[in-house]
Amino acid sequence: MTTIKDIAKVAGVSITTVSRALNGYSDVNEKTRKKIMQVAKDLNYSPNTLARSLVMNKSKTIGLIVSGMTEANKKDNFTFEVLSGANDCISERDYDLVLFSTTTAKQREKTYSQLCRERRVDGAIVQGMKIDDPYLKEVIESDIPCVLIDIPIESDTVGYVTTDNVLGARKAVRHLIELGHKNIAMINGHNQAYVSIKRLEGYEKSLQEEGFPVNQSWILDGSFSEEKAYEQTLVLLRNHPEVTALFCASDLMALGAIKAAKALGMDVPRNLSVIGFDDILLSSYSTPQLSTVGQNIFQLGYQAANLLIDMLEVKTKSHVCILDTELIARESTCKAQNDQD
Amino acid sequence: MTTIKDIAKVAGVSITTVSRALNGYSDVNEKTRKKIMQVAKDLNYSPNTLARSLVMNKSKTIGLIVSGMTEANKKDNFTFEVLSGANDCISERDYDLVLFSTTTAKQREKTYSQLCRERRVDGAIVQGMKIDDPYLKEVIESDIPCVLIDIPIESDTVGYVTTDNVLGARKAVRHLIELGHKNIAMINGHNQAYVSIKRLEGYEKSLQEEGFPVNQSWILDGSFSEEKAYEQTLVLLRNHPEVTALFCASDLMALGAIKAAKALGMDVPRNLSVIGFDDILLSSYSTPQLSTVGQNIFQLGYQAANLLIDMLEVKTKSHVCILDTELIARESTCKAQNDQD
DNA sequence: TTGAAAGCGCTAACAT
DNA sequence: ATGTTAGCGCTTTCAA
Repeated sequence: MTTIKDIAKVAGVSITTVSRALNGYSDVNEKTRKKIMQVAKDLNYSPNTLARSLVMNKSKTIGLIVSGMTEANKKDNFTFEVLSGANDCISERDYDLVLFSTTTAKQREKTYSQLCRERRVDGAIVQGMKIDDPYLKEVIESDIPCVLIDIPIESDTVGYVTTDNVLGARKAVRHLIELGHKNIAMINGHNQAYVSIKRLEGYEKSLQEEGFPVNQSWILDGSFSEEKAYEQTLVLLRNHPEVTALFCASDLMALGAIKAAKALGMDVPRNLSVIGFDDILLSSYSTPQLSTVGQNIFQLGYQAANLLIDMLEVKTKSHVCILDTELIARESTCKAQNDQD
Repeated sequence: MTTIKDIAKVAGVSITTVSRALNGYSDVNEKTRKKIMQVAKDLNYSPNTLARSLVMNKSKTIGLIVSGMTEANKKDNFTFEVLSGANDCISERDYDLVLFSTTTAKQREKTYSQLCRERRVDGAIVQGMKIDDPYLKEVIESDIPCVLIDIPIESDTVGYVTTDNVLGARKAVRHLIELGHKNIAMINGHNQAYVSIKRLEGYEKSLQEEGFPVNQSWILDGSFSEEKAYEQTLVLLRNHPEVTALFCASDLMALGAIKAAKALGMDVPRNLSVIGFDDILLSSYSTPQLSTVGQNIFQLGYQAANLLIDMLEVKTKSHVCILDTELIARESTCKAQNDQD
């Protein structure tokens, strides 16, 4: 493997000059530069980033730390979208992406900062972590620049990217209200997720705004799981036949809810309007097609990377980025059937 | 950041001893080792893998080279499954995964071996490449150990992992034949993919085996695209009403084909049986649920990584791994309606 | 404009 | 069982 030493020898200059020429420094004679470039090409030279990183003390590498990659996550494609987005930005800005996937078990073996320091990543993006995750404390305590996805923690070295979940939830609920629904229930995700808390907040606010009471027995925990949502919806629909509309904190749960309604012989949307959150791929392929609040998960990843690299290169204004949502009305919601009229 | 030098100073030994102790060499006194371990812990030491890699001339890093990550690939989740599988194996075997996503444009800027050599990856997994891709030549010429996914090239340093596509296709066609179909058409992927060639081969073989003629006008190119398959199916169905069953080389194309049949007022499976290939997530959520030939894409990635690391660590027997498929009969195929009876 | 020399953190002969 | 020394490939003072 060719090194700058080899080039120096062939070109008849010192390694310093080669280094300077190759890195585009101005203080090198145009003629020698040409010569060096040519020799480098002839010798099929590739720089050794390991050596460079070692001496410069930065690796131009971003770690993407993903928690629980092997689980149900595949159904919503969330992780992959984030990864794609992050990867796009990272390669645009001439960094590399190394992937660390962790599990709760793994976190006991090796701490977050060990992970990052060993591989000498310049910074990290953290996705899929629950708010009670052991890594989270470390992230904050460590001095490694880090951007969290969907966890609102900010400090000198940590920022975050998330969607405006309160507003998103409000769009969903307002949509149902505009369709004439008054008895609107909610299937939420587990409460170790920040987004659950926010989506619930949006739900409650919207109802209060209209003077509708917030009925706690209409709010169930679907844990972001299709199956759990199925079961919970079954319970809900049996005990509360007055409910005509359902807001689910994720599309996957909405899909489960629709299955439950069907199992009870109900028609969606005629007997029950269902709206989800995310706009995953399945939503537009299911029957009926799912109405939902779309969030741009690719952008979540892209902006996370962008923010992080800004932080690394000290182009920093803010450490926070909030993305918008978009109401997508498809087939699973319709006007309330007004029996009283 | 703590280095072994710091540890040496505090522990009152030489850096060599520290290195040896930390790496579990036997020729170090148990007492000094204990001491060193303790100091390392106290100082919150993390080894610098950059430095280690530089001197050992291997990085314990695998490059995953993905082509065209931003495209339609999201719908079938193929890339993500491969990535998950590879990542699982790689972290089990104590390597790290760095992701390179390339496009045809990017390949002009930086060659495959440049990419690998710069980052000093020990080996590479290549996914999503077409058989006329410029990288492919480089992969073969380069001496960097490499495993290809779905491209059957083998040499001293390159191996491959793929599914038994001929047999898979035969399972699909045989399934249709067993249901009594005689006029079985095929929507294939583009022919820059090895898998297309193999699936076509399986299709033709199965027909010939039964003494059915292979009708070239029943074989169309859907380019692995849902939309293209939609269009092609429209053409096929209009021109060849005698066709009662359709084998698609991917589920996504099968979904497009079903849409086309519906658009022509046909019922699937009553008027047309459709079977796909892959068993993507959408297949079990669509209406009707798609019959298909399932391949284990996660395993494709996992085995690729496994094979590569075997090659790196010279535990090599073979450089090839062929995975099996599984027929999954769901709702989109049924018995042929025998008008003649 | 160029070169000599030091050093990034680590491993690995080769002594002792 | 431990230490001395050299060197991996590169960047960066400092001098010339």
